[in-house]
Amino acid sequence: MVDHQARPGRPVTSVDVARHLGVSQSTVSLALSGAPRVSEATRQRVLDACDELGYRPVAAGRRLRTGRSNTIGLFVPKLGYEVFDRVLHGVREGLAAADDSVRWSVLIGSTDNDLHEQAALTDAVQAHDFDGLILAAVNEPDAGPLKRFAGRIVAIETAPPGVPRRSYDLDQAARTMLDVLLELGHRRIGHLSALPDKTAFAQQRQALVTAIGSSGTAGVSLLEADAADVTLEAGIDAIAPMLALPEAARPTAIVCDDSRLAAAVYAGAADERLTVPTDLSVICSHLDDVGRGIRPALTGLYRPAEAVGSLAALALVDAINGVPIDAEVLLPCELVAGDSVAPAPATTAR
Amino acid sequence: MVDHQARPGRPVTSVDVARHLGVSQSTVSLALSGAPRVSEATRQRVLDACDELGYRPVAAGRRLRTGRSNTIGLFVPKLGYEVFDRVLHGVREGLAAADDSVRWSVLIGSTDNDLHEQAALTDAVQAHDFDGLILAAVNEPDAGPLKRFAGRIVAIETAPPGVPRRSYDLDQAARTMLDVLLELGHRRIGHLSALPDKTAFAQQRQALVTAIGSSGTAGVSLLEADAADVTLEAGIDAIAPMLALPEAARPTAIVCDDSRLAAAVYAGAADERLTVPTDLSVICSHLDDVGRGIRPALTGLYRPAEAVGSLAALALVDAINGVPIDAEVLLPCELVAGDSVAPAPATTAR
DNA sequence: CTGAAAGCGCTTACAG
DNA sequence: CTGAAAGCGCTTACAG
Repeated sequence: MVDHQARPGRPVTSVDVARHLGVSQSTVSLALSGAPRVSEATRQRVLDACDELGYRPVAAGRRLRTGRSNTIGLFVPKLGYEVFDRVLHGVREGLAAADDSVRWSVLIGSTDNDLHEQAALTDAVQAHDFDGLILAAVNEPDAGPLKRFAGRIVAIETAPPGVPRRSYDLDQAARTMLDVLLELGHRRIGHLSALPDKTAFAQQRQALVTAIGSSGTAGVSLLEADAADVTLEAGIDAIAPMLALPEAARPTAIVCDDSRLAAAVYAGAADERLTVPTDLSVICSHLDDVGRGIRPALTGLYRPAEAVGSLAALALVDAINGVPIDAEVLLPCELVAGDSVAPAPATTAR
Repeated sequence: MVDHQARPGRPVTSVDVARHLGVSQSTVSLALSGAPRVSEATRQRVLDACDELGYRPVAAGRRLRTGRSNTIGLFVPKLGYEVFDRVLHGVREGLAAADDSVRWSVLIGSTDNDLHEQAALTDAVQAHDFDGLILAAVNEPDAGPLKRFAGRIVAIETAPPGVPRRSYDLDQAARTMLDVLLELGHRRIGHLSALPDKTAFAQQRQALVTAIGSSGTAGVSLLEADAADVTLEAGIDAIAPMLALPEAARPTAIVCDDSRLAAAVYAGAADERLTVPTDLSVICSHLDDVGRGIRPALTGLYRPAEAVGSLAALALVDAINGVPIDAEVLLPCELVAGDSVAPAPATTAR
């Protein structure tokens, strides 16, 4: 008797529910919002009728009226990285903890890390009325499509000018890795990064250079290699020439900016019959599930992704509510000791 | 002079643009939609004014009027898996290829693979008026919140009853893996899976049992182990007891339902001083970046995720447009030969 | 070629 | 405690 499968053309609306019960449409709306003015009996009848008719509020109606969607957008350059899942968990926690009485939901947009990055972001932002945006490692978004979000954006990792930021302390990460290597006697250090035009990677490169400059240790040389993509395959291609260098020129340790790149160094080392860590130390600035899967256990830094996500969410809710927020908060990364670093071969040889 | 930072309370609307130009609001709207009735000169003035004032259409307005958001939701149980990134790419391709003249955008929802799965899905679906939904490996969604999407859902991997499905042929995958192992003389086979209550994994378990039953080879024994989560750590915990069995009872080969679990078997084998593949063969039903990173190179099946995503998107667009679609299409997985399988030790020993 | 107007489904003052 | 009405910003017939 009741049509559960409302045809797409005409959804069940609050007017349908009202008519079904012989009450006014406003009563239905107020009952659902839990307003105190409607009697408990009426509220119950309304809830039952909604159930029976399969009523679901059309979000666009509320959005248009209130100007709020109670949804925030989390934009990432690519799905498939553990770190973004951890960020999302943090964001959810932050949203739940926000003293704000709204039940937020999060929708994710992937900018796809390619030429269409801008288009993907723009489309998704256009198509949906987010109350605010969190950009995680999204490369330098052009202000255009984001203009309407001025004051309602928080960025993680890279931030466009003027956008508040909650991120990892990459300088501390670089110093930590360098200290480990210098302590073990490494002086010829390789650096395998990727996507040189991406700000997120450019930052790490800069951090390592800075760390070397301010280390106070002389005679440290840095060899750079950039993978065309953040994949095992591209990493192997990029690191192979460096590992094929004669022993006297070859780095004794490689700093990797992604776990996939560390796996690539392991594979490349095996190809050259080099043993990790005795012939070659490997350290990674960004440990994740890929890095945890390889053996010997990878030494590296673990990002406080949940905490950063949570801080970003709390800041965003404040920003949305007009509460002033700090421009930048950086959280330190934790060193996880594995078995992928050892004293530099030259040092032990003498 | 122009206020680019529209305060959140009051966005720039088409009325503002119209007023600015001294034209009607409908002219602005029609100019933007590219209707032929507005003159080229007027259209240009409108576009310039929109730029100048920073006008961005409020999506809720259009949605309310047209009933369409031109957005589809892709729901996944968890971020951080390469396969979902590949599915997303396929979905985008399919959407672009749909003969449909609408510029679709995709927003992703993560159901978070936990107790709140349902809540997360519901929230996101409620908060946004998607025109349709693709559910990728989302566990048995209760029909409740999804009712309004009847006829506008396509599922990947697991599908609730009555929901059309585009997926991987897991039976073919199980048969292929089993054939490889039987051919090499393996008869005691272990199976490392995870999350036994998740349909996506239950399917793979069933497929393997079926494949053994119909293989025509007698004397095949199957030992099951289930990890509490799809992580290296949980995998090691789950497989350790099996690998600690006396040699006569220990499986000579392990089938893994995820690359993280295969990495766990590698780690567990190393703990027991077992060499892969001479002492223990490992094969994986789902190769991804984690699996590609470990050595010896993992033998396993590669899912046609892009193709499945694309089929799902095309089917969904048809469904949205009222075109009838097939209930189920399954695509075969490709066997990728690595170095992780070898003849069963017992066979070579005699 | 352009304008005035209706209406999508909500929330929320405003009357009773 | 409840109803009638306005209005959020769009798109799209309907007039001119």
